[in-house]
Amino acid sequence: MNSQARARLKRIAESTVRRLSLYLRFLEDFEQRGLETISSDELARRGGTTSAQVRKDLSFFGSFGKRGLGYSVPELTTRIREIMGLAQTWRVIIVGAGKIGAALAQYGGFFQRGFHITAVYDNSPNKIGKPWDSHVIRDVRFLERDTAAERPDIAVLTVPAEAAQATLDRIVKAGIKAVLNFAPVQLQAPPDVTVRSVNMAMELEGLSFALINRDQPG
Amino acid sequence: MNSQARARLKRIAESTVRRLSLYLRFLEDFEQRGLETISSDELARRGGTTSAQVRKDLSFFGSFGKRGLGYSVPELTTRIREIMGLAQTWRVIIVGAGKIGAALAQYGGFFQRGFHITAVYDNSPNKIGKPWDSHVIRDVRFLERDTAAERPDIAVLTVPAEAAQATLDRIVKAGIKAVLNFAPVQLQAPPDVTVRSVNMAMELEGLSFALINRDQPG
DNA sequence: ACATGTGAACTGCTTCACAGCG
DNA sequence: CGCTGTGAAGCAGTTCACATGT
Repeated sequence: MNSQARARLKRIAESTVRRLSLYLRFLEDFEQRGLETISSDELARRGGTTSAQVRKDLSFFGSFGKRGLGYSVPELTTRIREIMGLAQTWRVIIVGAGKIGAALAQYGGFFQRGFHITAVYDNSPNKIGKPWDSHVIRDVRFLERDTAAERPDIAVLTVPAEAAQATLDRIVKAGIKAVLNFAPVQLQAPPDVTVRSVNMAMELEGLSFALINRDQPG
Repeated sequence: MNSQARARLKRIAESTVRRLSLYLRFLEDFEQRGLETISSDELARRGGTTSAQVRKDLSFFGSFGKRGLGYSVPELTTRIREIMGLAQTWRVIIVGAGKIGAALAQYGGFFQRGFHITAVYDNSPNKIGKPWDSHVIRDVRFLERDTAAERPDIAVLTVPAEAAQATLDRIVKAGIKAVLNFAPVQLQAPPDVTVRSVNMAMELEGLSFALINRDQPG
């Protein structure tokens, strides 16, 4: 049974997908260091999980290992890339050419693995037409027109909070099915559009909660 | 039973904590609009969850509502702030004065709610001594000395991936118990230190997975 | 002998449904 | 009567443990 067929059998948990990302990162590290095989136990140790978890995660997509031996590093790398959709290149647009967008573009080889920025938009006359990381910032008015022609796959939303929902609505209407949101608001989107949010304020609040709920000495 | 005592009874799920953050954001919005009371149903609708989930989340910390009526907006806001540890101010240091750190500081009133930046560090001679958002960038050599004196509560780690683990080790050794990591690596920390990671590459990969696993037409 | 692959058991989060109370 | 608060039921994700294959 091939991995794509298997994947469609049952909904894959988000936690599984996150761990696959993690394993992939380790595998690339191992690959670079010339390692030939790797065990579920080793992957687990690095990822802070258990070997059973690693094997279960992979089992949703097929059987990639050799009993008594482990997994071939290059093979498993390739398989996970395929599973995650990283064997192809995705066209990404950035909407909102502020500081976050800028940080993004230079973030640790961020857009290496199959993500290619095809356009950057803003609505500020001060920014439109200016160069931006080998692109020229476009007027966001042209979002719909450009999208029809260039068919980007993913939109990264880095506009101010107040504008986020309205901008998302336009992105959705234009037919883009995946959005990475950096605005600190909860967005509403139809079920066929996947929205992932990175909300730094929420992460900090999680730390705050952890700090006051640690077991005080005494 | 007061909320802090109750909270310590049982470990609170991370998902619950995330939703509390979300509810708080909605409550602040309602408060600003002058609303007096709010039902679990309304909070659920805005947060994309169910009213039972909202009530269960709150029930871990006490009973804050009035039957037949709902929750007092100002009261519930205050209670959640207390629960989350946002009634106090946390001292935050930023380690790594690159683009991400800069984006962070201006990110939608990011450091309003109880988070106060007390120092910014870098190791680059080009940056040390330069002004940075009402601070002067300090030499990271002084991290330990400063921490002993100024006792920051949270460290935001925005150094390059290669330096992240070593820098975290220093932060941990200096006695800081909460870290928000932006480097795209899996970090190892002792169990009494809470590390939350924001990994944008991983989020993008999640979108990639969602895109190739959508039910194709035909 | 050793590490995978996987049903079965378990744990814990979510949803249900209704008693309790304003 | 309406909405909360909460045991109980349901479900999903994790862990266990062992049969399986090399």
